[in-house]
Amino acid sequence: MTQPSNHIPNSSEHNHNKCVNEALITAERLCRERGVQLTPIRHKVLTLIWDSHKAVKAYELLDRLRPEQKTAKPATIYRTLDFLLEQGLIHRVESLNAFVGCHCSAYQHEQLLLICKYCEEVQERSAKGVMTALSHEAKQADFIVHSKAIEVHGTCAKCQKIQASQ
Amino acid sequence: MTQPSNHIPNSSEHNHNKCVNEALITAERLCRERGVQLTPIRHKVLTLIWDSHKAVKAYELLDRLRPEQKTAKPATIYRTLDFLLEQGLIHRVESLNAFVGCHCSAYQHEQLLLICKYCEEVQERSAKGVMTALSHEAKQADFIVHSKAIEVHGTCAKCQKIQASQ
DNA sequence: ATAATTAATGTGATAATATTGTCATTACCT
DNA sequence: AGGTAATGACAATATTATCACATTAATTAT
Repeated sequence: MTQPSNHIPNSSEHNHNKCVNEALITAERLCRERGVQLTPIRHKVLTLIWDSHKAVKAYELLDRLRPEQKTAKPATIYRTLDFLLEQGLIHRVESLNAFVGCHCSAYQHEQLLLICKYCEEVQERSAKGVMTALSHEAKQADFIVHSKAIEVHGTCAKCQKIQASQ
Repeated sequence: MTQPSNHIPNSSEHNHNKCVNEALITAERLCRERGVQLTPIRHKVLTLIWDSHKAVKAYELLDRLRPEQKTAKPATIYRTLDFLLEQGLIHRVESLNAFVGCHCSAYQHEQLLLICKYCEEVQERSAKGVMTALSHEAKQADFIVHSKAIEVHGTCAKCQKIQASQ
């Protein structure tokens, strides 16, 4: 198996169906391997999150889950999100209070998120250089790292082009 | 004036009164220079935020403001926080929905926040290496950066020592 | 197989965080 | 005096998140 490349949702060759299928197949495999249950609700929510590369909010998911899960309540969603986060199948975007599918769940790569303020799509980058620099900085501060949230807001390549052409 | 050093709230020589005074004097000067008003409420809220190096929540501030500002409402706090954020006098800690004083308001340094999960104190680091790596990564992705939130959760030096001695 | 255990979900209530809006009043600036 | 900025005094509402307890489903042990 090859290492994951940085994912560019907007690249012209991006086939979203393939993208989603791969993510779900990987999720299914990982859950099987780990002996945890990717139950129907969890599977459905993961699918809803993968519906686009935009970060999606909890209550937005709730609304979209309800048509086929009439009993869904906030707790339903938050529990499901907790599970998906624990399994590394999604990222929480702290600066948006929102969630986005993770491409790299099979790997331990820590990710950097590039968040476009126009199209709202979130791009993951493995960003080894950033992580190395960050580890170095933490070490200097004698700080033991447990988790990182590295979120960059700005304008993605696609939206730059759109703006340039207007 | 010298460049700001990375601030280590837990270092043994840390004198918090001095720390707060410096921050407030800097804030007063900056507001004067910029022609904006550090009104009594804004000054008070900034003082409350600087009360510790922990990130503090909006409604916590509201409770602490009320004894001497009976009329304070959520809008009061959020307006004030907006002002302090705009002026770069505080940071918003995205991953905690909370706020912390900024040491570097006089400089344009972008900061990295080290957040201890035990004592909850937040340490700022200017982290040039991280920022350089991040700019490089963004450039590679053809992404224009507007703002960054770099938040690292873990165990600070002081809490490591406490844990080791138990 | 069945009982016991653990995991997941249903359900209702509530807490915590944040935004918006209006209009009157007060403070500050020129 | 007139204009702008800030606050008071409401209020209302939106958004995000948690908790407790009952019930159901899945897994494990006997």
